[in-house]
Amino acid sequence: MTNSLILKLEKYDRLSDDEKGALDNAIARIRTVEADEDIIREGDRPTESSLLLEGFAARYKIVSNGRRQISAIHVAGDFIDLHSFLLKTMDHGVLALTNCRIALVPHATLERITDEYPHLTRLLWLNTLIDGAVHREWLTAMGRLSATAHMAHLICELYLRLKAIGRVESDTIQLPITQAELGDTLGLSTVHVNRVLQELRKEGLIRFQGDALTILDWERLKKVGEFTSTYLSLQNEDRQP
Amino acid sequence: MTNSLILKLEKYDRLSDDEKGALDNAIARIRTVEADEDIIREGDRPTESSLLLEGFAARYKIVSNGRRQISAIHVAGDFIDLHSFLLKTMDHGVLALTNCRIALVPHATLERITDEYPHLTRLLWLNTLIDGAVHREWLTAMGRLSATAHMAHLICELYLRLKAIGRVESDTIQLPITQAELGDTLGLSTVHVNRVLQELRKEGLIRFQGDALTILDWERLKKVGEFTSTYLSLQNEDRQP
DNA sequence: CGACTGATTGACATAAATCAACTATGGTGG
DNA sequence: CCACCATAGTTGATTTATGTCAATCAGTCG
Repeated sequence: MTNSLILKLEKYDRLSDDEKGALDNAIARIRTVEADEDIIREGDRPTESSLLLEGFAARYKIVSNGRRQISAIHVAGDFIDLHSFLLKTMDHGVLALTNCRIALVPHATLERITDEYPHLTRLLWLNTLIDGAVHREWLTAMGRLSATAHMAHLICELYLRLKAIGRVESDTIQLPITQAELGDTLGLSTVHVNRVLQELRKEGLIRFQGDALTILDWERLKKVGEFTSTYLSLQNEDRQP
Repeated sequence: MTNSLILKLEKYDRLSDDEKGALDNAIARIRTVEADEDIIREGDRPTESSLLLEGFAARYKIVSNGRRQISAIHVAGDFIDLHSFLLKTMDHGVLALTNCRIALVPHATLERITDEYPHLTRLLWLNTLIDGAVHREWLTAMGRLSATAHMAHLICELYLRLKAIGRVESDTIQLPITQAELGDTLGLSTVHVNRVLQELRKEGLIRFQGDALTILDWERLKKVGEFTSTYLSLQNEDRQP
């Protein structure tokens, strides 16, 4: 198995052999988590950071009356809680939406890397900055778009992120996320999620049966969701961290 | 004038003399921006990052029909766009809410620092991670709290952040932000912001006349806003980056 | 003194939540 | 093997929070 961490970071910039060497034994162990289990809980102070190898996971917070808000959805290849390396205490939990396979990178290793490999450090930092960019985009969609537009926006994002890791086949992604979880992501009720999805279906923008979500009209879906992909930093263009 | 960058980072962890030396000439120049002017525009590719020395600023995005969403409010001492060092292209604009004085740190200097001072680098990284934590908290408040609770939450946050930089006097902060801007922050209409503020006033939680906002009942305000301050990382507790 | 900008108010419209079924689906244990 | 049960999706009726529209008011600046 190629080291997923190397794959992940090479998306941002070329790595030297030396850097690759440093990453080669960064992964201390592999862990699996069942669907609907917590990967990390709010308040935890992990000593390792989790790189998601397989599956879907979501960061979430719970507010008083038990309502839940999902603040990020993670797919294979995402470094879920790299921020815990410096933030120390988790300000949110991470839930496995499906069965997950996770590679663990000890914080001690990350510290060694930051001590010795500045360029690699910048790439790791960049990784967390992209998370921040996604948060801002979600904030904007949540605050200023209609429920339907927000849903379209989320679908566009997930589609492109899954495409970037080769998980698109004939315009279709596997999205093993319930409507209740989508509601917690968009800040909507389950019932309204259902209606919004029906609207997108009726408009001929998507098909969504079981876990299979097919994009029927990408251009129009993007337009409805007011989606532009730049914030995802999917192409490593003219960046030399 | 003491170097504000040193002050800022010392909040997170002790700095060595060597590190302080490195920061001493990090600030290349000072810039002032008038209220309601853009400090940076979406799409810009700045070659310097902005440290806000004085004033209030807001990060924002515009969506189609001209509606605006503010994704962060910054106060004196905040490193507004440190992330542009690695993200390169601004995914949002930054607006001066008041007249602002800004210190500029060239990206080239940041690169040198990251090459030579790993501990300092981790502190800068941490600074951007806290921004991310605030984004997540806002996302939760936006998605799952009522307008009133959300407003209370924001007030609690701004109060504590201003307190941390010594800008609280007899439970009062100067908050030079219009109700329209508050609406863009919370994802509400101006009219509703007005009503929500009146409710908080009627409940005896705050006084808010002109720019002066006084906390009348901190405990109850926190409770209404479901506010806990941990995400702000205001006390450098047991963190040794 | 206008002419702004920002705050406030009231009447009304609407998006989304809530409540309460009901249906479909898949897994499991008797 | 199939009845049962749980989970997820769907629907309709109704309520509620918040938005919109349109004035009015208050302070401030030139």
